[in-house]
Amino acid sequence: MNAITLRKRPSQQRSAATMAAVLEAAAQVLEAGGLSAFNTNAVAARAGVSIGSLYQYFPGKDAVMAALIRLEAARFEAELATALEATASLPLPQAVERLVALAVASQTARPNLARILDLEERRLGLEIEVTQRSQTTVGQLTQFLAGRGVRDPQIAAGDLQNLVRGMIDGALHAEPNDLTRRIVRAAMGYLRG
Amino acid sequence: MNAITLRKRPSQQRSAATMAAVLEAAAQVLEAGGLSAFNTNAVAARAGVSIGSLYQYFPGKDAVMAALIRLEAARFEAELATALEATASLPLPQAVERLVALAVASQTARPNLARILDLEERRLGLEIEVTQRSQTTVGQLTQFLAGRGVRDPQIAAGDLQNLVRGMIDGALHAEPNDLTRRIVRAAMGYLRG
Amino acid sequence: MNAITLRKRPSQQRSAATMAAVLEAAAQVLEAGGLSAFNTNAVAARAGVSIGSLYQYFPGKDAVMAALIRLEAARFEAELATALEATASLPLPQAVERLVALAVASQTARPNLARILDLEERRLGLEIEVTQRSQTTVGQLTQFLAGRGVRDPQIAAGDLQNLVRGMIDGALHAEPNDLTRRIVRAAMGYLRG
Amino acid sequence: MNAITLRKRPSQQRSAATMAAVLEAAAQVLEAGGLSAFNTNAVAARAGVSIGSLYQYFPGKDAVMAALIRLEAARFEAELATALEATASLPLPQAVERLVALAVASQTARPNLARILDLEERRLGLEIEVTQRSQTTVGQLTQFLAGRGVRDPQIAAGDLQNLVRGMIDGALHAEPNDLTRRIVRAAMGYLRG
DNA sequence: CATGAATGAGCCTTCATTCAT
DNA sequence: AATGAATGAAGGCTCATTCAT
Repeated sequence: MNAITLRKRPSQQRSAATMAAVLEAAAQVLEAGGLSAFNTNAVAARAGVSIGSLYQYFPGKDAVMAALIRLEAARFEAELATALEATASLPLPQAVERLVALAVASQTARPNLARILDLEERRLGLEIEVTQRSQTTVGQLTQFLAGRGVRDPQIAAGDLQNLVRGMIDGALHAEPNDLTRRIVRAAMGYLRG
Repeated sequence: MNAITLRKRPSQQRSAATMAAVLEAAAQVLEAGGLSAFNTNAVAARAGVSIGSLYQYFPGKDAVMAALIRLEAARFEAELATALEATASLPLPQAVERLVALAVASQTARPNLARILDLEERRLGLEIEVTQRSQTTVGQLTQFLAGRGVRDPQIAAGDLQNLVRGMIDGALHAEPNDLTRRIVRAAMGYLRG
Repeated sequence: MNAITLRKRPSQQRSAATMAAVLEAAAQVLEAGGLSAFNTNAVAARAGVSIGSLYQYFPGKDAVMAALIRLEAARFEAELATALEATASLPLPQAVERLVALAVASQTARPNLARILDLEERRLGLEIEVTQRSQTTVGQLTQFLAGRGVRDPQIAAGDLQNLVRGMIDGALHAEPNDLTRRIVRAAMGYLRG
Repeated sequence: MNAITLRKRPSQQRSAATMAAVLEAAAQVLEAGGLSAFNTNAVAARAGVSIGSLYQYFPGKDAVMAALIRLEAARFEAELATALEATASLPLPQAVERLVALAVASQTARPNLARILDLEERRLGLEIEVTQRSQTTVGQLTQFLAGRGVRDPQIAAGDLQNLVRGMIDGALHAEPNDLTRRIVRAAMGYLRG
């Protein structure tokens, strides 16, 4: 079986702890060694878990990858939801700045990881799944933009996400100074059309 | 040796043809099957060349990757140079539109390839090499922007490149309609900042 | 990694059995087919073990070679220790004869193996390690000779070992008759100098 | 064809020069890098000859090896013949010393080469050929010993050759001081029985 | 359930040899 | 003859996955 879904719901506490350890180990391996270092033995070892246990919870390598992608997406969406609430009464430029700062902080923490997960998300065909779930980065942004009167809010949400991601990703190794402000400039320019 | 440079400069005609065939095959393999399908046997087979011949010219798998990255970069830079000349007398918005259209066309041709080469460029540590060469995408853009009176033209060039790349990359699978115009909006917004 | 040391100490019984099988197979392959037949696939196959298992214990081909060299050295040193005890009360000529007979028997069992291991010991840079360990062929001989009042016992021990090895090695295919006595003659001549 | 004999007699001068260059290159490669560095491409390159030319003169890799073995044997036999003449009127101990010194000098020049050629001589089954030719190291020694009244001169010649070779080979990296004298001691001891 | 030894397909790379030029 | 590009069998090694304990 080469499925991507989990083998079992983690019903017990120990199970959940093991799964979490595996996923954190996977993130560390990817951040430190890139895709080529990502193998089930290394992940299990770093998680302090036997390779057999890893396969108890994940049907295969790709399932670990997929679970990590979903976990990171969920984390970011939670942060985004919080930020959006705190943003409700701000004028658009300040609101955008806040959201951009959140994105910068998120990608800065583990830049390699973010890049790799993007690529793998596409390879595994998870984009649509992730994109279309109701509670989604794009979904949240779409509502935010619609509430501010932006036209074509869904397209705008996607474009802004891509614009932001691209600028962060590229600038992280080159000119991280003032990055948020540069991104806000582009984003506001886009929105004002 | 795990070097990344070529093993020999192709002196005879046959040599050059073999090398070109290998690189084109590498591009096709990456576009069609992704990173995981990229192996020296597959590349040699698709190139219609024996595995031994591949290793006559490339000291290893990564060297093929690096050569492909350099080739694609050179191609794009050549196209960019042409476009920049044709752009000399246009007002900024039209000039930007033209350049963006070029970038969109370039990435649209082989979207997976472009994404993978980006990632691999980082893994192989070629970004710096590519970025600092005088004949470089960023270098050309920097001069263009400086000529138009843009402040911090080097930073702006990098930001625009990343912005454009990110938006194209993300939109290609989702909303390719009108993409160039959307990107121009963001770019001009950034420039007017 | 191209290390020469073991990857893991065999903890379970199965592990130890696998390692032993690999080393015995390596000896057989070398004796039967020479250096050119010595490859990891052949060794694993003859050991009745998968190639993956071989690499669980040995980080590479050379590590198998090194382990075999150490094993054979340890075996011979154990035999030598026993013989030296049994020799304590004998006059020198008889003692020497006994030791020479031991060496002849040892090399006769697998003459090709002994020759190849000698060469490989040098290639892998193990001579020094082997020579300077306290429990060592040369070390034991040195003590034996010193106890018999021989001058420069360390040099003498080395010379005798080489003399004996050379004569056995060369004579095995030509004139094995009476070999021990011929060697004793040379050795006693050297000692009486 | 996997023959070991030469493909053609070097009739012209250039041919002979090419063959000599290949054999000298082979010796250098073996001395510097050992058996594992000995491959036809490396030998041809070091000889400054194309790989095609190498195969013009030698039917295969083993044939190069065999030719080198024969060449080195012939060299040593020539030196030995000269030394034996100069030795005719000397008393035995001085004669032996002279011959031993010759052997030491010969093996000292390229110790790794000598060792490897020994091993390869056996693998290729050349010992008998080399040993039984009338003009041979052992043959010359046999006559020398017979002339001095030694019993079983053929066996003694072989034993002495092996004894000497073993002692030199082993001592070269350890205690080369005074080596000739130590060997003479063993050899004279053997001869006096 | 947990463990980790074992498996073997698959990929990277070398090098002896051939042959078109 | 000389050249060196091309070939492909062979061998080193990894790692996803299974399964006996």
